[in-house]
Amino acid sequence: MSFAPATETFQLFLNKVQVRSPLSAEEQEAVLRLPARPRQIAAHGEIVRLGEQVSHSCLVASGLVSRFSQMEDGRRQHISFHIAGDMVDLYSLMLPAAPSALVALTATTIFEIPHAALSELAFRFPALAAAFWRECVIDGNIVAQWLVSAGRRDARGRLAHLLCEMAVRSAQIGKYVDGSFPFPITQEQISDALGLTSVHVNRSIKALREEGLIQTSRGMVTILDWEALSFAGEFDPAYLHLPPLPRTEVRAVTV
Amino acid sequence: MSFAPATETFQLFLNKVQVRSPLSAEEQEAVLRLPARPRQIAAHGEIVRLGEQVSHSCLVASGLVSRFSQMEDGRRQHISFHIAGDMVDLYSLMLPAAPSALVALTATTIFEIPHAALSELAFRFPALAAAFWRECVIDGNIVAQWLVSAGRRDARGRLAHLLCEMAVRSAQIGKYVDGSFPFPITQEQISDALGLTSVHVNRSIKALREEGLIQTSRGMVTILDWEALSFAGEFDPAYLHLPPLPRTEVRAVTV
DNA sequence: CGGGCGATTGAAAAAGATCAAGAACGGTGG
DNA sequence: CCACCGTTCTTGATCTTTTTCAATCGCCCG
Repeated sequence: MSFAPATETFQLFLNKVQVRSPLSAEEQEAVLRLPARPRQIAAHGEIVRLGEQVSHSCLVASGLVSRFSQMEDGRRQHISFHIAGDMVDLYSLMLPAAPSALVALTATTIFEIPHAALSELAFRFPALAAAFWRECVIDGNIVAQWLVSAGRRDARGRLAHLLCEMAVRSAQIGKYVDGSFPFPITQEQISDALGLTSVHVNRSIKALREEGLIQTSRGMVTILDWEALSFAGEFDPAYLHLPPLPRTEVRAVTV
Repeated sequence: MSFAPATETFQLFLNKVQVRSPLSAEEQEAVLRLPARPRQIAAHGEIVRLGEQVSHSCLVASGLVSRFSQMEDGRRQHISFHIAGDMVDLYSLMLPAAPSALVALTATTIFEIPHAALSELAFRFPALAAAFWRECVIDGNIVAQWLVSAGRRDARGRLAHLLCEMAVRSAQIGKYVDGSFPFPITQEQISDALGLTSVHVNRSIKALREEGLIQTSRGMVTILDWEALSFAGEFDPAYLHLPPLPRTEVRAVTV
């Protein structure tokens, strides 16, 4: 098996960062030249253990990564999901003792970027320091929205909101096509993200499906009615600081 | 009415920051000299409206401030609580369009610190930039813990966890004495923080009281059994990055 | 003293959890 | 290509937690 070249992944990361923090050509260059060690993790494999002292941040090349907390009885709460181009634990630069664990939800490839290299960049280019800091703040915003979901939305609303979020983020890396995006995740994992049980998630998915809002098959989610779905989740994409979802004007021109 | 001098409040902020990020004498000095405009807000008064473009961060001098989100039907979800010495929206330095609103839960005094001054400090002293960035990350950690509560703890556990958190944070500013700390908040506001209804919060408080874990009166909470309370909330203070709670060895030496 | 907000309590309803079983799916080895 | 295995999905029935609705109480403040 071959690895996607790190450059492609860095470019995804850079694209996203630049939506929020414009960078000079030199700064972009510097990011692209960051050292990166590839690593593959099987589905359900732990990437970082709770409390572990890390000396690198993880950039997702492919797959799906989650940051999570675990209760004493083993129940989990996922705190955020990360797709290709996401620097999962950029915050670890400021807090090397992992405050939460990282797990691969599906088979995943990441690049490990040494903290030393990131710090050096942040020191050399104040604009990069600000950009990284800003990324951390936005990641925090996303967690805050998950809190709003868990605290104040019912099961259907939580699910709708999550799907909208992942759709917009997938779109940003070009993975949202004709209303469909990859979301290869078990219902059990979704339940641990939404603070529900897998049974109830199953029923909520069924509800959205029967209402004609979404469709699912083999790790792909298709949003059939964006208006209705974002309404159901009271989804306002502003907190993501990303470009809006491309309109899927015409579905299926080819018969 | 007179304002507490800003210096005292800055000192509280500095104390907390330095637990996590050691600063040189010069850096400390620079923080203490930051410009600060006092402002008083009545209970329930809005400090920052959603989406408002802000050009300063808010340092709490006294009272209780919350960051929150609001649903379309008016229901609220508090995202974090802030006490004296907390820079509530330090993140706004990186994201000036407020992603969530700020409200005073009780009568509150804050100091407004211009972003320009904060940025200038961050630029002049890389250690301060790192310290501020780290504060943002830790604030994010606290939100993540609230998410864990909302997602995976029952009402009693959520309440216990919140009280433990506020106790440790109060202790850090010297407001936790003999197991008691100020927490002048309505049950309605607590319910909006925990993702519950005020009725259910009332019943959960009653439960903790009847179990002999806590005691409440006139805006003060007394923790009668720290062991049991932190067990009930599965509270692990590590995420706060603060000194541990001082042991209240002897209660009531004076009869 | 009166008013209003916040606390408290009871009863009934709803959302979600739990328990249990069977079906579908995806990959593996023969 | 097929049979098999473990995982994930799906569904029903029942139980628990939390919400909702409504009424009363108490207390602080003007």
